[in-house]
Amino acid sequence: MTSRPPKTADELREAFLSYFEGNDHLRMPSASLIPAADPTLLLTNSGMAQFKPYFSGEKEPPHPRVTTSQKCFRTTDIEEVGDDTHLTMFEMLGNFSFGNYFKKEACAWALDLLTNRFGLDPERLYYTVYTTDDEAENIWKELGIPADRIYRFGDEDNWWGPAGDEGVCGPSSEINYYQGSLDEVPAVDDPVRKGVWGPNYHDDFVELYNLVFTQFYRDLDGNDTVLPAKNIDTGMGFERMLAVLQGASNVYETDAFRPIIAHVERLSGKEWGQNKEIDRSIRVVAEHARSASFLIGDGVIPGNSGRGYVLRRLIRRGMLFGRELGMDTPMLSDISKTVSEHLGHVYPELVGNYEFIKDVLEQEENSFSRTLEFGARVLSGMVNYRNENADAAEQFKDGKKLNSPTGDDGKSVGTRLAIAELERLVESGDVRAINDWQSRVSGTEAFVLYDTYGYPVEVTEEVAGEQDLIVDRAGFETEMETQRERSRAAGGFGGNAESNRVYEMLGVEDTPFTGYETLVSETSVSAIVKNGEAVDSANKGDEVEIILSETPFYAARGGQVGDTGVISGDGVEVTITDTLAPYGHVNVHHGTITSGSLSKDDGVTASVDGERRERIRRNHTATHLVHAALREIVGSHVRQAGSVVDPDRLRFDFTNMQGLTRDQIKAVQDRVNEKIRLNRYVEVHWTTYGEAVEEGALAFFGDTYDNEVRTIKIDAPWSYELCGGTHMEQTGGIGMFVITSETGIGSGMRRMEAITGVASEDAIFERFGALDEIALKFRVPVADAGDRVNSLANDLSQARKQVAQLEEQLLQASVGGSSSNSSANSFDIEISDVSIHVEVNEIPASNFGALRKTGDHLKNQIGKGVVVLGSVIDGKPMVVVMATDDVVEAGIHSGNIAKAIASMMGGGGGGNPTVAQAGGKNAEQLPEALAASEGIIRDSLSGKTGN
RNA sequence: GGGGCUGUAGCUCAAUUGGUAGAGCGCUUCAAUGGCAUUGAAGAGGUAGAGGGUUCGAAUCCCUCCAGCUCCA
Repeated sequence: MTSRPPKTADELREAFLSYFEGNDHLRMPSASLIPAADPTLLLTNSGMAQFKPYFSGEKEPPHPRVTTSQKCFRTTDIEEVGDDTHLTMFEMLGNFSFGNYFKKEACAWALDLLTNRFGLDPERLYYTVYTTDDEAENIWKELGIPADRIYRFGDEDNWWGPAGDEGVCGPSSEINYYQGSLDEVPAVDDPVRKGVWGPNYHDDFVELYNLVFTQFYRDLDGNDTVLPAKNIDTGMGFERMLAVLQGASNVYETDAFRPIIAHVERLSGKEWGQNKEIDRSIRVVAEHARSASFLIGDGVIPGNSGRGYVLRRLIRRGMLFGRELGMDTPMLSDISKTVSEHLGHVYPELVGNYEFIKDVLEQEENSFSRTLEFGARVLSGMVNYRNENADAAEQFKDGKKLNSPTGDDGKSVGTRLAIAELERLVESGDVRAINDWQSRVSGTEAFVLYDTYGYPVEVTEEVAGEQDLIVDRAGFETEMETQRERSRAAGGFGGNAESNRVYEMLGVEDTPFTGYETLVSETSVSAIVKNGEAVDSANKGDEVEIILSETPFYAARGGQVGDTGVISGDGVEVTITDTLAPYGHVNVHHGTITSGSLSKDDGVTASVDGERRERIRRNHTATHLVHAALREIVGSHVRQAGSVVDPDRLRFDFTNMQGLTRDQIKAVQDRVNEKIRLNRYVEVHWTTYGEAVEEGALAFFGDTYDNEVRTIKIDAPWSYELCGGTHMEQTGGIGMFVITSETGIGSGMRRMEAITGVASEDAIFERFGALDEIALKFRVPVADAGDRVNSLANDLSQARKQVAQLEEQLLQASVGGSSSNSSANSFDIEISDVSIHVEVNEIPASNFGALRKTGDHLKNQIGKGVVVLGSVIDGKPMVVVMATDDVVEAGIHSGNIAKAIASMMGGGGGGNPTVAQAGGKNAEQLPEALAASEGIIRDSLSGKTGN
């Protein structure tokens, strides 16, 4: 064992962990950045996050003393990244005690580690304790720390927890490192030590090691009671410590970052350390590439909510700073290689999922490039309109309508936005703003660019600046703030507390579940809830929620739907339609009393619908096989993102960038069926969460797990998952497994649906039947049915075309010039030496297209004049009016004629001067309306020529 | 969870704002010419994301749902 102080990142990590290992701590691996079993937490943000259940006593820890190096993520600091201290992703070294050692040991080891092992100068260490924590201060003094090195702080700095309204909490003591010159340390009695110089006051101090003494439990009323088992929770910022050990001024100068920085330098051609602005950009690119790689390595995919959104912001911010360095091609994906090589030996997921990390980054970078491109076009639309229409404001004021383009291309969108903005300004009458319009992109415009099209305001400023336009940044921020308030008002996480209040008030305990072993239980009624209120009894016809003292009914959880069945007793029967667990592990049976009445404490028999349960079991076990097969065939980055298991089918959502190929789908189906044929035992075990995960069991993030977890193994380690659901005893019972669909449900998310057992047997029988029926109908072998259907469809569409053509020909012939076989009315109207020929006719067209085409034909035939054709189509009168160009010049307006004709049929009509149409409600009125058209046309003309 | 934008041919996008859907590229066939390819002609391809409503008539107006993009929590 080396006693030389650690210098490199690897040495530091190892030195810390082995130091505590030497003091009987169990070294545990870092938990995923996606917090398992903690839906309140977006991302793992501290070393103790994975140990919360141990601190609260909910779970039994594998060892009372534990030490870890934990990857952590803090979303609040994203915008700060690039300065000397803030990182989004960092490693946290920690030692933990679960009701074992306490303050004394924690402080002693901390001091020993920092001074003796890490070789820090004791003269540079300063200590803080909670304002009332005499115990901690005395411990430090006993360890030889002079009183003037110990500072006291309040809740803000030296008190931790509880995480929510209640929970474990306690004071902390922090060890700070003084980075200034030892010659400049003020005298012990110097007043600057009160509030100016010292830890938390002055920039020369950096917090290295935080020791939290969780010794209280705070209840909802704010009272602290001393915990029977006091805990220690510590955290040492890895990168920060490293900087101190290496005498670096900031984390980017340490070997935790240097290789990544070098990669950025290589890609951008910019040199580190030459220019402050450039350094900042290099830092951001390096930091974000690193943290994004970690997030993706743990299965996060860019999205527009939750952790996916955090990742997206990270990637986009990284790209923006990359642009500052002159890089406009995907670079984060490239840098991820260095991250993987550099940190893969500590965090193997960076190596195992490297291809996936790279793909995800590349895709997101390309996607953001497209967003930027479109945004740039919108902005150029805004700017160009200003440049090309200097007089737009004057024109609009004069009542001229500004010509806004339609179309969804970026430039048209931008032009429209610019015009809308100008109109708003003119209407508001703000003279100064109108004058500024030409040289200023408004806050609203910048906000729309950002909010709707994802174009960052910084880029807007930069691009607009090149054209000598400024951006109203204050206006932009105002818009952002109102948007934030709106979102906040709509409420964030969680929030089903109210509806669960009734169960909480009942004070019922978790319902023991007998459903793994049996489908029928003799039990008793512990509570009845009707219309959201607890009642003592309920009668026939009542819809009730029933809680039993124990139950074989599985409550919906982890994707598996709740059981249905019957609860019966002395003269009473309740049909149960669903079982839910809205509060802890209290199984609530939802149902209707079909006979008799039910009272609290009644003895009852609870019987699950066994056939349905059997179907659910098949699908659930098959779901595990699908998961394992997907990971085997598609890749280990495949992660369950949700699932539904009901009697009819199973649905499995998983992370994957591309759709599966037909071959892959076939391979998954084959693999699952193979495991079914092999008739493997489904092994069920109870163990602790930590142990199971350590052994490689897959946990579904977002679900909560208890101290004791149930594991399901099939051909382990091929399939090994944590799962509380009901399963087959052997895979053979699943029967035939058939994948029915595989579709995308969002970027990076796929959904597979499949059926098993009876459902697939039924489906196959149905498919065969349907095919047989088709084949029989066409008198061909089943194999030829597809071709036969194709050719029939072709024939049919051709025949339809022919029919349409024939109809047109017939109609055209019927209106043919001299033929007098129809109700044609052909005449000339002469008004002031103009003669206009008019053809009015009713024809038997079957659809509107035929009527129009016939009109076109007749119009061409007469060469000059007006055509009015009517027809009853689907029981309604329809009329087309068409005029040749020359008569339009003479004053004919088809639209007006159509309107007038329509008014005689109780309908409406309209169109342009050359072509118009009219429709009505009563077919009988058509001849009348057509007959009136002569007068209508005459009137319309005399009106024109009259003036 | 809340807001904004979008959904038209295989792709990129139009349509005098309510009058019955078109262009370019791509595709098929034919012809000419020839390194990769080019030119000409003809043709196929649309339940307008889905479903309701208003109207004589809806791609267009209203409502619901779905999907994509985007911002916020």
